[in-house]
Amino acid sequence: MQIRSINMTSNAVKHHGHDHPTPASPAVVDDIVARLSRQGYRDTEPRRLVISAVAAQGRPFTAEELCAALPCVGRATVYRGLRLLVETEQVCRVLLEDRELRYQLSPQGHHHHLLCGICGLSADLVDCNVEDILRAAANRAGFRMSGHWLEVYGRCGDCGD
Amino acid sequence: MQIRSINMTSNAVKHHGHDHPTPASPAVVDDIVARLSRQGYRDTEPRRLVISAVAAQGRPFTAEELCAALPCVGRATVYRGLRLLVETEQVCRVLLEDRELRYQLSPQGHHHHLLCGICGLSADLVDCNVEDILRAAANRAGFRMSGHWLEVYGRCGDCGD
DNA sequence: TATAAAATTGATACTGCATATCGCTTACGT
DNA sequence: ACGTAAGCGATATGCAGTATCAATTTTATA
Repeated sequence: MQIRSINMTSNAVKHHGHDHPTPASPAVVDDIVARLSRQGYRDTEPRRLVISAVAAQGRPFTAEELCAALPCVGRATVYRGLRLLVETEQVCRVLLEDRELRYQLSPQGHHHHLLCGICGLSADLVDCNVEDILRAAANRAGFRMSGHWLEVYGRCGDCGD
Repeated sequence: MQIRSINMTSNAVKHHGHDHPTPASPAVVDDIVARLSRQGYRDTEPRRLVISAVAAQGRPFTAEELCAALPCVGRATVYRGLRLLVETEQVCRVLLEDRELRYQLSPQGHHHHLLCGICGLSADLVDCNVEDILRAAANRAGFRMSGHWLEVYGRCGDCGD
């Protein structure tokens, strides 16, 4: 999977942008499996298949798409594997404008998504500089902020304007 | 329903904060029904019941809670009524941290929610001053932003810290 | 006020996504 | 190699929301 990492002014951006699944590099899969191992999760064939399929996706995918891509792995196993990856923060959830839930490999740490409504491309906004503004706004309303959820919708460069 | 409107520095805040449903004022219901009429939707008894129940909620509620509060109205009708109110932007969706979908009477125009994870209280952030920041960040990533979804989670003043 | 067309209702069936169950299999520390 | 606990997967179940469709109600018009 090709990943472009572009740093501009104050936002690091990583694109998830291939139309079709690309073979996942074994290194990526091994890496994820290793992290799971360290947390006590076993290294199993079906789990590797799920991870590999996840890593092969070029853009945010649905759980059902993953099931379809893995006809040899049981539905329940796919869902469990996906849930595990989300829980261990190696995969993140992406909420589309129509509230469809999708997933994608997650960069380290807190980030948000720029989502193209035309082609489905996703770019990660790694630097979240709205946090302070939100915290201040929350304080003014008598709230203590503990977290936030943000998705940004629009059109990517390729899909024009 | 009692609504406190507090303006602080740069954010207008409106709290949705009663523990239990309060009788909806007929004026509010009439107002909503009138707006629907203007758009060609009929003034029916079940629809008024749904609107009344919505307006009586003190904090974000689920569709199922609304159904439970309206045993005399069919499930489908409750869901349809709620959908209609969302489509006409008189009710807005609220997404909790666990992704549970709730609803509440919507203030006019674009806004976000401050949500207390303890008591479920919701406050509306009517001024959204993150928009420009997000648009700029989107531009730097080659995107043209068309919209965004934001929820802020934390604890309200009453629930302490 | 009567009438008819169209919107609305509600009981029910259905869909889609996700999880629970549970007997069988596999991984892995000993 | 063995035993145990994790993991698997076929299937059942749960649940939220929508589709269906005959019956009812609203509203425009006569």
